[in-house]
Amino acid sequence: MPELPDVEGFRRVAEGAAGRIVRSVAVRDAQVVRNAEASGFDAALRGRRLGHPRRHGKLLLLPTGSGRGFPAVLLHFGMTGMLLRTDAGDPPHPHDRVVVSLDRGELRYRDQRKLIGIALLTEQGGWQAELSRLGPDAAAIDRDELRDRLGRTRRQLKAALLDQTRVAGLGNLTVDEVLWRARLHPRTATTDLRAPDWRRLDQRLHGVVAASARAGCVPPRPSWLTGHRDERAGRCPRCATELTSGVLSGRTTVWCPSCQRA
DNA sequence: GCATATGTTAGTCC
DNA sequence: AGGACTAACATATG
Repeated sequence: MPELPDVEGFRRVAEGAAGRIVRSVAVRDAQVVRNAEASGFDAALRGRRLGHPRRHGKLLLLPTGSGRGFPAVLLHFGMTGMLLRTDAGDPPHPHDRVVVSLDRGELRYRDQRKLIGIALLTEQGGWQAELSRLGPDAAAIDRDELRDRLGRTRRQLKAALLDQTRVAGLGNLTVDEVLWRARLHPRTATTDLRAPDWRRLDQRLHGVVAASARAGCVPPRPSWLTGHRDERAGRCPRCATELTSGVLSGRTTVWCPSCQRA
């Protein structure tokens, strides 16, 4: 599930918990903890007040306190993670890996596959180190920067857009949606794009990201490519041509062979 | 058993 | 060196 739009939805969930006091942290499955002793979360966070969450790409930071914001919890949701606010005592779910009990309700990190996980950050440097590995956030990047970060080396457009060190936050669904709307074939070489291509790419990227972030997911609407990618012989919502799918960059990729010429 | 899954990364072969 | 592809991670579903 989690690409930038989904994580933006989780950020709003966490924003709803800003100002609450952490009563306890239960790490139900230590496998999701990336960098600390599982018991370190409770020790570091108990009694602290949650601050305003920050998102960059697919990363979400939950700071504490009103000052520097640390210690903080860094969350990555892999393919199946989510963050939800529940009432205290709501029935546990088997995939609840970490439960943060608050003075009102709970915050739960739920993740079926446990592909990435969470980390405890005790100082600003930890967050800076994470950010240094990522490109600018896809929601905030401008056209010149997009072109600069993607167009310097020859790569398949799909692979370049998925590369989090180039631009952070775009996932498999978002990229296919953006390329379909910009009428660009996913295998197009980044060095072959011309000015109007970059302009369309930038416009469509921001359109898709903004609408998806508002929805908290890449919405599977009938008018979007994403609404048809799982159909057996889905058709392009623009021209009704049967959609093509293939594997590119190791990911299932769907495009319209008529609208998106190689 | 096989294929698939909205992510990331290490290894291999150009 | 850099790009493309594969396998692997852990788990569930069809």
